[in-house]
Amino acid sequence: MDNNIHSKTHEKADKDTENRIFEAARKVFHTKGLDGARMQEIADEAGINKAMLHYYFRSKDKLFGSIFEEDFKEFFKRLAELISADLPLLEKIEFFVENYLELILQNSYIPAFILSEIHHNPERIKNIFLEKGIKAEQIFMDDIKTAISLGIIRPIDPKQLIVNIIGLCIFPIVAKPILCTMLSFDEKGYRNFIEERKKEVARFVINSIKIN
Amino acid sequence: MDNNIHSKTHEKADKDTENRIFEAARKVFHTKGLDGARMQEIADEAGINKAMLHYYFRSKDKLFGSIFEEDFKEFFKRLAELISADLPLLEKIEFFVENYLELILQNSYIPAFILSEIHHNPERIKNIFLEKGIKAEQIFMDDIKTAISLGIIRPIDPKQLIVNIIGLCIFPIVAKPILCTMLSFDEKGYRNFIEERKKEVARFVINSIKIN
DNA sequence: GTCTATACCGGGATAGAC
DNA sequence: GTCTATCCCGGTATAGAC
Repeated sequence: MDNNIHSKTHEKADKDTENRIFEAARKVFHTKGLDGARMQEIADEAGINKAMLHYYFRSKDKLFGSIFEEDFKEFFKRLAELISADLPLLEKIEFFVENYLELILQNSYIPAFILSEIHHNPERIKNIFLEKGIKAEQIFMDDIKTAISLGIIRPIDPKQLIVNIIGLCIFPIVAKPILCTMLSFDEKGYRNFIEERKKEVARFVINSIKIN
Repeated sequence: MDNNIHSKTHEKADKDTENRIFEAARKVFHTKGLDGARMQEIADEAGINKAMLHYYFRSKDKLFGSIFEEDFKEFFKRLAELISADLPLLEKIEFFVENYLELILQNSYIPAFILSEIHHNPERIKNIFLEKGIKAEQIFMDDIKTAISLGIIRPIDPKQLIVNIIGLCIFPIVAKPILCTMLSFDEKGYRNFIEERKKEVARFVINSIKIN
């Protein structure tokens, strides 16, 4: 029982340390990227030393991989939830845009992080997809096809429409520094701009595809 | 005169070597990023040795900076050219989308490169902007305002519209690996998808803003 | 201007005591 | 599980011969 207690205590400590490392690593990787991040910085951030990093995760790449995978899955899980809402297409688009924009605004480093690292190592993504098929977009595609055949929206390639909607949401978030410089936004102006986009993007899309 | 000839010869060799380094570095930085790139790899790619890199450019960061600045300026120069075309707004949008999409498709690493590095060092961008004001978007904004007041298009915040158009073009390029995985594109399917977008995006935008 | 050799440093990873 | 000390590799940068 002594053993039991100890092991429980240790388990708790383990989990705790592991989580601390995980969150510290996430923070550092998000801002510095895989190559830019330093194991020392992660250790400092977590309040432990470098050796522990290798004790819990075998290598820098493994640690990064775990975080990337979790972020990626979480991101698409949320996306899937929004996309699966039980609403008629046009309302669903409004619902999706508003919530998706807020989601990525609150977690703006994640899309930037994914886009940035994808480019350096495209394989990582394929593996995650292969391992756990993510087919939320199929639902959306079906909705679109139905709406077209019902004459609610004009004919349009569902893939193009989906890419349009997602691009309209993600681009202004990942390109924030450029937008702020080019359009002379301060932090408040930018926030305001995105706030207005929640309505504007839906209006823009629906205006383009709605019949009559 | 001997001197002259020699110096000319040297100048030419200099320029040549400098350019070789520049192009090699560009290639490596584009694929690996600032932190991921190795000076050795750049030297190999250029067919010279590491010491020469430091002879021509003092440090890795300086070398990177030169390339980033040139890419960035070139990219916005082209954008400015397209945006300044002397056409009525709706035709200009068609013209812009078709050519901009082709431009970034041909140089797809550049937007990805810029977005990725911006995130790690936002200051670099501000400095480039400060040094050389790039105000092409102002022309576009004026066009839009005029079209609205003439009743050609519905009222819309010009900034939102510009961000919409650019986002619709850039997103599918920088997110290529994700799109290919999610939408099951091979290289040819992807190329085809973008080709169709050249017409689709313009149609999508114009449909949304045109009056009657 | 170009090369070789080398100094120097920092980072990832491991060994071993506690 | 946690720490300290250390190995080792590879990268940036420089010195110096040609």
